[in-house]
Amino acid sequence: MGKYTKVARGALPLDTILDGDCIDMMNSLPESSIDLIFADPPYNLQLKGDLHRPDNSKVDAVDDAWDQFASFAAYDKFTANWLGAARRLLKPNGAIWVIGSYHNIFRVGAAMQNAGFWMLNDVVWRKSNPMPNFRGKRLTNAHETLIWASKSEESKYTFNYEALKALNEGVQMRSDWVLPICTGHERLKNEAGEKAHPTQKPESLLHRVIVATTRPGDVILDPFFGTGTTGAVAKKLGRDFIGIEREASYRAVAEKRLKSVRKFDRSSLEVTQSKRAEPRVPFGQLVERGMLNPGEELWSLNGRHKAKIRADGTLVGDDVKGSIHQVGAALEGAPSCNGWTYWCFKRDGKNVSIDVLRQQIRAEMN
Amino acid sequence: MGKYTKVARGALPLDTILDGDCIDMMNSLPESSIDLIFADPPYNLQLKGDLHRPDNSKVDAVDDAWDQFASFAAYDKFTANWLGAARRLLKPNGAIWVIGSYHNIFRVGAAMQNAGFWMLNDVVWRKSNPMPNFRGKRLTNAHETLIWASKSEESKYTFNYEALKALNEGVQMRSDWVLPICTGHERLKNEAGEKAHPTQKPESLLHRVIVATTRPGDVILDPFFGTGTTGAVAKKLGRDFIGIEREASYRAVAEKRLKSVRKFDRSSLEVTQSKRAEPRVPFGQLVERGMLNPGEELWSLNGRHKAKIRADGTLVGDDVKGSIHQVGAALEGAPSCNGWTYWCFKRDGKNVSIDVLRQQIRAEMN
DNA sequence: CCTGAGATTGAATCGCACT
DNA sequence: TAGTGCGATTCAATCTCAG
Repeated sequence: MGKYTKVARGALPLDTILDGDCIDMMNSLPESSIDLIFADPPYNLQLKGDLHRPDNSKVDAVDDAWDQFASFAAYDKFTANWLGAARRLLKPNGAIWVIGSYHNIFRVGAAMQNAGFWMLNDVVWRKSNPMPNFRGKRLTNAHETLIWASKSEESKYTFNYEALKALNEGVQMRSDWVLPICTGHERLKNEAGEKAHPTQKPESLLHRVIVATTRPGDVILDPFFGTGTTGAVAKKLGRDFIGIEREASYRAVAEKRLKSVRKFDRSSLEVTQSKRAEPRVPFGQLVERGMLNPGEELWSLNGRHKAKIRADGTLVGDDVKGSIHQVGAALEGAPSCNGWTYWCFKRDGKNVSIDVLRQQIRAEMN
Repeated sequence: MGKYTKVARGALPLDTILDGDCIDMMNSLPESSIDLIFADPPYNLQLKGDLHRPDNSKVDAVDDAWDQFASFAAYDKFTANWLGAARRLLKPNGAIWVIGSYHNIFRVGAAMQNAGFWMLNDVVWRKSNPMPNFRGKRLTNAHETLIWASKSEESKYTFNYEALKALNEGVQMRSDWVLPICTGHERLKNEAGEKAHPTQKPESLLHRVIVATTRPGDVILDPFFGTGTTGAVAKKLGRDFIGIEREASYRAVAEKRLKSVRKFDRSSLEVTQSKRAEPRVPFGQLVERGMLNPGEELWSLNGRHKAKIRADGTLVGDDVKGSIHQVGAALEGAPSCNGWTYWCFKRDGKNVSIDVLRQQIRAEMN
């Protein structure tokens, strides 16, 4: 956890939408208080109007090159500012997701690295039903890019590896995600029947992000809340959210949406756990409990090596003594070895993995 | 075309590999003389210790000196320099492709915009056979990103829309390309039988780039030539190339390779023709997409068993957790079970097979 | 010659708790 | 806080070799 003062959850405006500029509002929240940030920043900023040269002369609209550079500079400044405010809010082990397209994601990604975020993956959202390129002058723009980064290189970020592997039918999740765009009933409309927000993200995308990189009860901040997809999925999945949105019309749609969202029942939010989360069992305990006896021999999985058990739970092999892991590694000439899956004992003439005994002990512990 | 003096092709060192630093060599070539640049610059990977596979074999890391930079600032300076030299060489209607990973592509993309290039698409190379994430700490890094940009916003760039549509079985080519990495016979070896270059790109990738954005007779420059994939495909497709490579060992391999290449060789075409297998749909996607909800119950076809859906797409039954297939098999006491045909959900009082939902998704994907 | 089992390999920013 | 030791972790494709 490190040496930071934990912020009481009561000090946070949980499960509400804050009204105001995202940088001001973020600066008003306590530092090191947020587990995850999801950000979908704008890139069609109309910044050209109020731009001035360093000598304070007005920008000449005819000067395209300068105009473009000034526009990039303004966008970069905006990006550095909100990323800085966001990073301050994150707990030491917190993380951030940012989504964008080729218009802005390269500038945003570079700014993230400059701000000290540590990139974990870039993820491609491959749209299964993108808008075609009508003029046939370019490739169909069929994807958007997300960047997943931790607060710093040292962060012990949350990643529910086994849950994502389960979501993907047993093979590890890749960095390219095929998901449909937001359409149909999910696409929110305003009173006039028009779409309420131009770039509403699908809940499926947020579902995967939140299942992958948060735990139930975590606090998720979305500084560009829009119509509240992040909040809706967070609530369904038993996480808390904080939204920031300065457009009243978007806030209104989001408030209404969030009222009708129900949390899934708690047991269904539990997710496939990794073995790392299970309690540690010392091998010596098997000997103490008489499941294996001093003097008994263990055989390697491949049958090529054997070692004898000693009373203190260490093994003795050819010229090697030590733990089940150390002896296994030494005999195989490997940098490391999981002794639990490497060693077998004989029962009724058959080889049985010692891991079976560990599982017995773990089962008793429940 | 604009008001630039055409350079005689005779002034260019066509179909040769120049020996030297890419920036120096580019500065020695005449301006506005190149139709297309393909660049695969160093990625600036920052690898710490060794990485071993679960079977304890060691991963052969990209630890070459040419990939090492002291800081982001040093990398940015290098990037701005070579991009500036490259842009000077392009004809007014010329274009550039740059490939990279999340380690460098955001910095490169921002530098391209700053240099005045005009982004046309970012393209995702989705690897059909990427290296897995061995420690289970992140998503499988299964793609790389290419940026396609013209020299300026005004450029009338080349895009062979119909040719790409034909390559893609009659539908518009998208911005995500599924292609295998370079292995097997295509992967060049040195005398010792080791791979000649740590990051050789597949010819199928260059084939698509060159067919899409050049015409026969165009001049293609590759400032990071390596073992010459760009040159080989250019030659096959009747384009001229100029390579720049400072490592003598790579040049030697490339020279030999290029000697054996014949124009109009169709072999690189074959890889790009992908068979359209029925796409695999993970059950978890039905949950992510809200077709089924966490906490909802599924019933077995025979009505004897039920199980509850969790947020990661696994099921929980009586004392069993796992995939739809695993839980089905366990409840039936069977060695295996096709969960797709075994499980039903309730809609309007009736039992509906979950396979109906899978078919909906598959229909959307076509 | 074919077949199947086993080995090899790929642009990778790939622990963590406890003392 | 730095050092130590447990023990978790892989997918697709190609190549080799035995039978």
